[in-house]
Parts: sequence; C-alpha cells; structure tokens
Amino acid sequence: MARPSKPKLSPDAIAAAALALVDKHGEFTLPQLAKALSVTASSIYNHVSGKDEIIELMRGRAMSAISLEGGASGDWQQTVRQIATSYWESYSKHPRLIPLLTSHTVRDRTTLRVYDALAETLAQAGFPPADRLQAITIIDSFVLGSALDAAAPEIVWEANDSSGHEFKEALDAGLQLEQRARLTFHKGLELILLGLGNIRSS
Amino acid sequence: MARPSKPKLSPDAIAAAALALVDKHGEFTLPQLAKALSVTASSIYNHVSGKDEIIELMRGRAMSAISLEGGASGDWQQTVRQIATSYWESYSKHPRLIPLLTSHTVRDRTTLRVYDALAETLAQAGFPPADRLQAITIIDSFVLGSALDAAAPEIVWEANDSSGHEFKEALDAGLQLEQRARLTFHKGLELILLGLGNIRSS
DNA sequence: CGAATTAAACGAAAATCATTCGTTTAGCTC
DNA sequence: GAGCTAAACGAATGATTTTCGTTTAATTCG
Repeated sequence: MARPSKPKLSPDAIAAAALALVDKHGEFTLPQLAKALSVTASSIYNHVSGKDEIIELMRGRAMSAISLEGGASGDWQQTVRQIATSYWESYSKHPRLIPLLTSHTVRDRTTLRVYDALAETLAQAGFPPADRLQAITIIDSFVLGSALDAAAPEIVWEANDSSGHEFKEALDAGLQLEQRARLTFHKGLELILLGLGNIRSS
Repeated sequence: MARPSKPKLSPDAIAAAALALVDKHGEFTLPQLAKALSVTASSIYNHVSGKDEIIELMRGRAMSAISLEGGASGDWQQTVRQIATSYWESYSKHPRLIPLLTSHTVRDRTTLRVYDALAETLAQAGFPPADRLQAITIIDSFVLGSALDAAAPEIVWEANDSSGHEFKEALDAGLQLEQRARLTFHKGLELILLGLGNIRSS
C-alpha cells in the first residue's frame, strides 16, 4: 500500500508498457497504462513528469535500435543507404507511434546522432555545407513520410466510387501492405541516392 | 439566448475558426473554439457531429486549394510536378494541422482526387499498374514528409553540444526556414521525377 | 545505531474536455 | 395560425491528466 520493498516502476518499464499499448491500440491513457503496470495512475508521476515525457521516452526507445555502424565502407551511398534504412526500420517497427511523435518536438539525442552521421558521411563525400543540409532534409523527409505511409491503414488507399479506373487498377496490383511499404521505401531511397549523386557530380 | 434570427454558426465557419486556432496553437479544444466563435461548446454540436468531423472539415479546407489543372501539357513530369507542388503548398500553408490529420484516417474526397489525377497521368505516361502505385506512394510520402519538416520548428535542427562539426557547418549554411523548406522540397521532387523517368525507360 | 530525509506507493480531489440532454425560442411549412 | 424543425443555451456526465497529502520503506548522516 505504501512504498514497496522493490520499486514496481521505472521510466524504462513505463515506456515499455506504453509502447506496447500504442502498438496495440494506437494510443494510450494513463489509467490504461497504470492498469497494465498494476499500479495507480498517480504513482506514475513519481517517475515521470507527465504524458509528454512518456512519449519522449517512447521515441528514445524506438530510436535506440538505429545502427550507425558500417561507415567504413568508403561508399557514401552505401553508408547513407544503411543509415536511412535503419532509421526507417526503427520507425516502422512501431508505426502507430509516429502520429504521437509528430505532434511533439524532437529533443531526442539519438535522432540528432543520425543527422550527425549523415552530415559526416556527406561531408567526406564532398558535399558542400549547403548541399549537405539539403540532402539530409530530403532524406529525413522521405524517411518520415514513408514511415507515416506505413502507419496509415489500408483505408488511406481505399478507393471510393468516384475513383478513376487507373487508380483502382494500381491498387489491385498492390502487394501485402507491409511488403509493399518496404519495397517502395527502398525504391524511393534509391531514386534519391541516385539523384544526389548526379547533382553532386554536376 | 435561444435561437437567434440569423444562425451564428455553420460548418464552414467552425472549420475556419478551428483552423485559425490550429495555425496559432497547434491544437484546439472545443471550449477554445466556442470562445473564438462567441458561442457555447454545446452549440457546435448542432452543426457538426464532433471533434473528428471538425478535423475532417479542416482537411477539406486545407485541400480545397489544390489545383489539378494543367494536365494537358503532354509532359507527365510537368503534370506530376504541378500536382505535387500544389499538394505540398496546401499542406504547408497549415503545417501544424498535419499532426492532427495523421492520427486520423483519410476519407476526404479531395485527397483521393489527387491520387486519381496522379494515377491517370502516370498511366498515360506508360507506367504499368504496379509501378504506378509505387510512384504515387513515393511522391505522397515525400510530400507529406516535407510538409512535416516544414511544420517542425527550428528546434529539430538545433544542434546540441555533442553534434559534430560537419552538421553544425551545414546548419550555418541554411537559409531562412521557409525559403529553405521550399527550395529543398523542389530539389527533392526533381530528384524523384528524374529517377522515376529513368526507371520507366529502363 | 538511531534520526532525519528521500523515494515510491496509494487514494482523494481538482481541472479540463468531449459529449449528451433538456429547454427555450425563432423560422418555416401546410 | 398550428406544428415541426433549427439553433442557441446551460447543466450534467464521464473520462482524462495532473496535483496533493498520507503512508511507509529505504537510505543517509551524524
């Protein structure tokens, strides 16, 4: 009833439970979270400042899996490809988390490290500073947008009665949602890498 | 006090006021909205089924400016460029609205018309159905991601102490936020259009 | 070793929200 | 003109986030 011998909670446990709820339901409330942790809602405030911080903890959790290794390949496109893919995969493992993250500004350290790694790679490849920032922004935008696309349910693509034949035909050709999202991301990334290479050498 | 001679509310007025609130604060509550309209919260329910419908109305409002004309140019890249740019501009005029939209499934007719127009253009350009869907998804992802990037405040790019030299250098080279977002979007779009053209002809 | 402080749980309660309901009255229809 | 619908209001409901005071275990410090 009062303080237990061993703490029942920790920021990490709270984030894990919240992420599980978001993965399953797309959202979470503090009563839900408290119940999942066998605790009352107010107890959570002994470990966390509020709901916003819980969301930030989830961001860190989703991002912690990003791998920035493999930069020694000498091929900047290969390095960027690997970083961007790892970045995208981290988001895509928790697609329903993304809408929560977009409402809230980023202060996460892991994310900044991704930018750093990209900047370093592009600098070594000879991109001048301005082009570097532009390239990072393009990649970041595409990764985020692709992850959001993966998060959106099939309904996004549910053609209504007024949809044209060309669009419906394209829909029918679609694969399973998950596979399609992955393949499309990779294709788009290749387009961007190719284009960045052309522009650099021009 | 009771029914007024001239209605004070309408779905359109509600959506406009809500959008103004979102533009300013990034969110809105019904009490806020009611105050902005000089009305009580419950009155709003005489015109709208709830908060979700208000969000859908805002989506329609932001999207209504999309222009799908100019398709007769014969150049599919020019047509796609115009559609995508118009799409992006509509989002970017209300960047803080996007997080609200991403939590909520699309059933808006205008958005579907964008997909339709893209599908038709790509079909005429000779894209087979599967490539068509992929191309639309890539473009959609990039537009949405770019608009989100424009929505995120500078903080996203606020390098912390641990940031590397290459990243800080890139930041210093940045233009004004708004200009930069626009230029970067156009550059990325060109990369994608170029790449789509190459793939089609391969 | 014991006293004071901190940590971590609880329950109660405040503040805010979205939504519903009943009431009132203006306008439109037959 | 009677009756019905439309559009406002205020009150009430239920859910949610957050705060506060209380209790008691753990830790620290003299």
